[in-house]
Amino acid sequence: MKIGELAKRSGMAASRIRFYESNGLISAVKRKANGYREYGAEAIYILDMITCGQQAGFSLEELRQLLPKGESGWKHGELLEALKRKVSDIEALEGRLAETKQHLLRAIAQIEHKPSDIDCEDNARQILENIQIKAV
Amino acid sequence: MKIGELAKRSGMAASRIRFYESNGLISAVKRKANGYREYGAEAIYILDMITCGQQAGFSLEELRQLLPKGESGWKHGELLEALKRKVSDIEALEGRLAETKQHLLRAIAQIEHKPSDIDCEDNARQILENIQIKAV
DNA sequence: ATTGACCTTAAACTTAACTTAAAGGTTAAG
DNA sequence: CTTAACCTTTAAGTTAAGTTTAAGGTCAAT
Repeated sequence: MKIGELAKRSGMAASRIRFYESNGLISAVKRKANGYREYGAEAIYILDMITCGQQAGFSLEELRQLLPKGESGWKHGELLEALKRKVSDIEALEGRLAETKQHLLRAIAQIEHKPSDIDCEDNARQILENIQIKAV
Repeated sequence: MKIGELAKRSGMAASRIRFYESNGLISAVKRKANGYREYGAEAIYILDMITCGQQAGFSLEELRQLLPKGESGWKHGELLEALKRKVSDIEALEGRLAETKQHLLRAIAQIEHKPSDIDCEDNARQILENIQIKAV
């Protein structure tokens, strides 16, 4: 499979795949006689791992540490720890998100319960203060 | 209050406050005879609004549309709609996050239940496939 | 009157994660 | 045989959200 097909199948731009290779996220692949990159079907899994990892909040730098590079296989211990750390991160984020949502809902309620007959300017600061989402 | 004090009180770098002013997020403020910016106490609320909005997932571009600029007060309707949209965004994010977490937990379980006696290379793809977090 | 802590502006730099451009080689079709 | 659709590389551009730098004005104290 040439890079164009891998791009189509993975939903990634070819430039992005080359970018990942040049940045060490994926190992350099075999070339045909003409210099074209030739990928096997498993390449799609690696690329999917990257997008999945990104969705889970891993940066490319983090993924570079975790993805199996060339001959060296997975590092179980490290991978496991990273996954567990990421679960903690997600839990923290869930908490923050829930709080933020409550503040937004309270702000909405406040705006909806004071119809247009109030003086906007005078009450701006009050809404302002209530809309605030305290740093977590 | 000069910009340095506002910076300290708001926890923002002075450069950041100037940046917000030059980018139209906050309206230009009065100057003293020497050209120094002079802020009133309410400035802190506006800055807090910005950090709060950012925490809630608003980009500066979005905040620029929503924050009261100069004489014009708040636009209730628009603000309300934006807040509601943001709540929807948060709910969608919550769902995605929960899913991601499940996938991570499953991946962790799988790794923990196959101890080191298995052949990493042979099973890499299997783990790989199971770790995948489907795009939402 | 000079040091140090402030303030001013404009412009350049930073980081992440890519994309786009420039310049050129390869291949399949008509 | 030429044209279009691929592929290659290196380098430069993009976006967001600031920060840093350079060059200079101001102010309070010594």
